[in-house]
Amino acid sequence: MSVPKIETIEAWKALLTTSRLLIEKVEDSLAASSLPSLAWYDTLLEIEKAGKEGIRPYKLKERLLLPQYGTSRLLGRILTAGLIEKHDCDEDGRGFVVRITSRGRQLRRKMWRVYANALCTGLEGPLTVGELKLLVDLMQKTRPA
Amino acid sequence: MSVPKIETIEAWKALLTTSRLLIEKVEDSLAASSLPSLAWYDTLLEIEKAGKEGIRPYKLKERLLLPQYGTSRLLGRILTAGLIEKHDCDEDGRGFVVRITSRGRQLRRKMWRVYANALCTGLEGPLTVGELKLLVDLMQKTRPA
DNA sequence: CCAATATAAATGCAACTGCATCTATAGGTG
DNA sequence: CACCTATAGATGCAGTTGCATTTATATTGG
Repeated sequence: MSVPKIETIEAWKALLTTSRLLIEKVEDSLAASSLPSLAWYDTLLEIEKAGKEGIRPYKLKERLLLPQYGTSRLLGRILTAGLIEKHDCDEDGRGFVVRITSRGRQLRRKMWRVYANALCTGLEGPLTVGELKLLVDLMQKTRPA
Repeated sequence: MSVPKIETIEAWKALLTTSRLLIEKVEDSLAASSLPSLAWYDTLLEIEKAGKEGIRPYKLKERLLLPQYGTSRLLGRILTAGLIEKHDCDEDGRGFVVRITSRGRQLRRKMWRVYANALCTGLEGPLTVGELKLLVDLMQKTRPA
């Protein structure tokens, strides 16, 4: 069918490799501090941002780009760890709402210190502000439906 | 410790999200044609590039950025599928060499058609050649050790 | 040559993921 | 209301991954 240009292939390889290496770097930093993974961080952050109201799992899965069952089980683990709480939902008897606990907030903050540090050395170090903006622009142009 | 600039955080989010979505898109295309995953493709390609000599698993794991046990098991599965062959290594009794079979070559080519197509719509479509080059440049600057 | 250490690869076990399905409630439509 | 379909969430099972360890061979230093 289609034959990609050499530039396309190079861009794809570069994107794949660098994003994987960066993610690994961040995950390694977290693990080195005996902290949970990026997935937990993202989840805690979204839930924290939802505030007192909490957030429904089906909303969460859209924001986190996770499959439904993945979200269900991830929330289960985070719940077991005491970082969030589940509350029955008044408007919808099928579902519920999750809220962050103070332990959750605390852990998220702790993770952020490590995470932020990794981002500084991994992204902010090698790139200028202009390049960072350029990257955002390219990524947004590329984002599929 | 360090406080990332807003641009850093945005760039990180954009990079994470877009790369995930693109990978998903490619994986979905492959799955929709009942073909194996990207990991298999990359592995087959590396092994095919190694040619008649074949390649040692420990080399492969470096190129594929996979952990040792992951490589070991992935090769096991690909072997079972008859896409590669294992040959004892003369110079090193601990290890062996893998070579692609003709079925392997055939499957890789088939996968490439689908893969290439996804790259064309996913990357080449939204970006110009100049932007693709820019992306390579940014990714290379960013690549961690 | 031997002992100590390093490297290649495999594997047992527990945790995690994907797929398909299941349960329960919600929201229509006649 | 009775029925049909759609959506929220959970879960059984098989396959995969991660971690730690094991096995086997290679390499180095005495």
